[in-house]
Amino acid sequence: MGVPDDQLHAEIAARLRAHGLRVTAPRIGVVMALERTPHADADTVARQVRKSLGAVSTQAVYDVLHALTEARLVRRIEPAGSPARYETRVGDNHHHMVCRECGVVADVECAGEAVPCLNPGPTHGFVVDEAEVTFWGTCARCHTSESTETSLIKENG
Amino acid sequence: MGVPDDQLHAEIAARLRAHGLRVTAPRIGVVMALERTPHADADTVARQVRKSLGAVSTQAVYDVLHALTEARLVRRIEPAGSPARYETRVGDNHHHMVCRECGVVADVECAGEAVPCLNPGPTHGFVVDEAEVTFWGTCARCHTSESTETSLIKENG
DNA sequence: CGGATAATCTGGAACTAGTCAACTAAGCGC
DNA sequence: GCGCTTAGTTGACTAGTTCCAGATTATCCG
Repeated sequence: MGVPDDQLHAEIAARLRAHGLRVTAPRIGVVMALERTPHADADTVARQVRKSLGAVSTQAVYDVLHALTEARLVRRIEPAGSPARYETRVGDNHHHMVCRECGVVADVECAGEAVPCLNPGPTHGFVVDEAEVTFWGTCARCHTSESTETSLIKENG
Repeated sequence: MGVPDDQLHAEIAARLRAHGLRVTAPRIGVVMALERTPHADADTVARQVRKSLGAVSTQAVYDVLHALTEARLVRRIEPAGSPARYETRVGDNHHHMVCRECGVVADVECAGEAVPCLNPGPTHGFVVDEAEVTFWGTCARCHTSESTETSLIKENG
């Protein structure tokens, strides 16, 4: 929020290098877009990147997102019914709340202390390495406008 | 497993009627397919239905699945990276384990007692009505063949 | 600094899951 | 059985994403 662009730029470049990735304009752009707009989908990212860099191919965006995901620099989430979304918050096990009306995604700190959800009980031989929790419901905005009815056409990101 | 086809057939017909749905061959077929193959995707369902009924349009299958989901007769799950899957187990809050390798889905009883994960903490105004938990990992089969089958290079996690 | 090398990027085509719309066929209450 | 209403058929179409082949470009290493 308060970080100037070129400082962020340098910081991201360092992050890329730290993960063994080459530093390229699209990559910086993609990460910057995600820093600014968490939970953005590929298309939103592409548009944001183009706004700051000019022409960038869709494939480049997908490719970068894929590379970043592989490198664990971004995390890919895919709530049912919406295209894949990406976020730069990695390494902590936070979860997500998704609005059924408008699809907006919000982070939730794993309320419980010791990852209570990570123990699936009898695993039928599965080796579990991650527990993903998605809370479904209605966001404040939609919940309100639902009572008031009509209007709303989603603007939140 | 032990239930003969026409008994299942009748039982499903009753279930459909109980939910105010007309009884049609494709609908019976779809539910039967899901009883036999839980967590099947639309395509798998379509193929199974066609095997027993002959020609059934893809659209019909989607339509039926949609109707059944609406009527809460089946539940739709959508693990990231795979097409939508359906199951007839509804009404209990079990969760799923998904294999990263082969995509197979297994049911998990909600191990915890009082749905520990259902409390997202500060909800930012969200009204949560469902918590969906997905455990990601490697199924027994893939886990075994991974160690045995050598080759598989990737190791970094 | 100046290649050599391999990773990236481009543009377009293709593929999969799923939707829409207009029409026909079938279920079921009378 | 009759006919209203809901289902199913067909076929074109969209969104999201991936694949392919060739042009670019960042890094490595001397």
